Amino acid sequence: MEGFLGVRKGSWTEEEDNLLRKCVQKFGEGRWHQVPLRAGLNRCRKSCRLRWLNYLKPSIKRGQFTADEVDLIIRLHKLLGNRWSLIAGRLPGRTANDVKNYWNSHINRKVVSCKEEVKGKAKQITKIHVIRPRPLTFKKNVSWSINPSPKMVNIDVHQFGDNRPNHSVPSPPSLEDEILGWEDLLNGKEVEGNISSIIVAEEQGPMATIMAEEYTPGTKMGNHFFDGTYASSSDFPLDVDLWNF
DNA sequence: AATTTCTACAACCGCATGTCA
DNA sequence: CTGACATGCGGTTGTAGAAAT
Repeated sequence: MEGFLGVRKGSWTEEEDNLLRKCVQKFGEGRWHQVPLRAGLNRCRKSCRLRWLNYLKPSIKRGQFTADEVDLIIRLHKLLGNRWSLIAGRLPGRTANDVKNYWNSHINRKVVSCKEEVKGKAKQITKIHVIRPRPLTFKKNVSWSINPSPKMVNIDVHQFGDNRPNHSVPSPPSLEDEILGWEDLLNGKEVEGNISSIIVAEEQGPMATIMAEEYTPGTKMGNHFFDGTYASSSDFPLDVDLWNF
């Protein structure tokens, strides 16, 4: 299996793995453009990097995800959306690819089936109006976007009539706003409108809770809107107690 | 036993971002 | 400031093995 210019593609052989392992052990991680040459591999740098990061790296934990890990993934996904590398960063030994694959093949499927269940049940009980916050992304030239703290945008909850936060003019969050937002989050506070859906969903297990809240990257906390966007992993507040999220 | 369908996961691809000359 | 290059990320595809028919 050889691609353009004779670069090998497809599954890695034991021999290739050994060459790559030895190369990284000798020269260290990084400088991936030099790895194929140094290791004597007929692979592209991307392929080498991916193989190391997702498979060969000694710190990688293999095997089934534990219940705790799954729970954490669900919570982090609720908070961050499809930011797999950030999520994986909170799960020692797990790679972004692992988490993404697990999400797509396990959790996402359950979510979809649960969603249908909840839909059916909701019809019998009462119509639930779920407010769906939307993720916000701001242009790089918005001055306060360089602030390394989580981005919060004040939202007038009364303007949620059309289910869309009015955020046409993003304003920089004050420190107090940010603190309040996180406190709300940690205290499990939800704005009215979401509460009913959560109560109904709670009766159907944690997965249903997730379902009722809808999987959107944006999460509203109190009267704050958290857009789930961080510039890098270092922007993610590590001291957040996700277990209370 | 043979074939088809499903599942899990490895790998690829394209794009965004960062770095440096 | 800008362009070239390296790196990293997320979405998607490919494929081997398991399960179902």
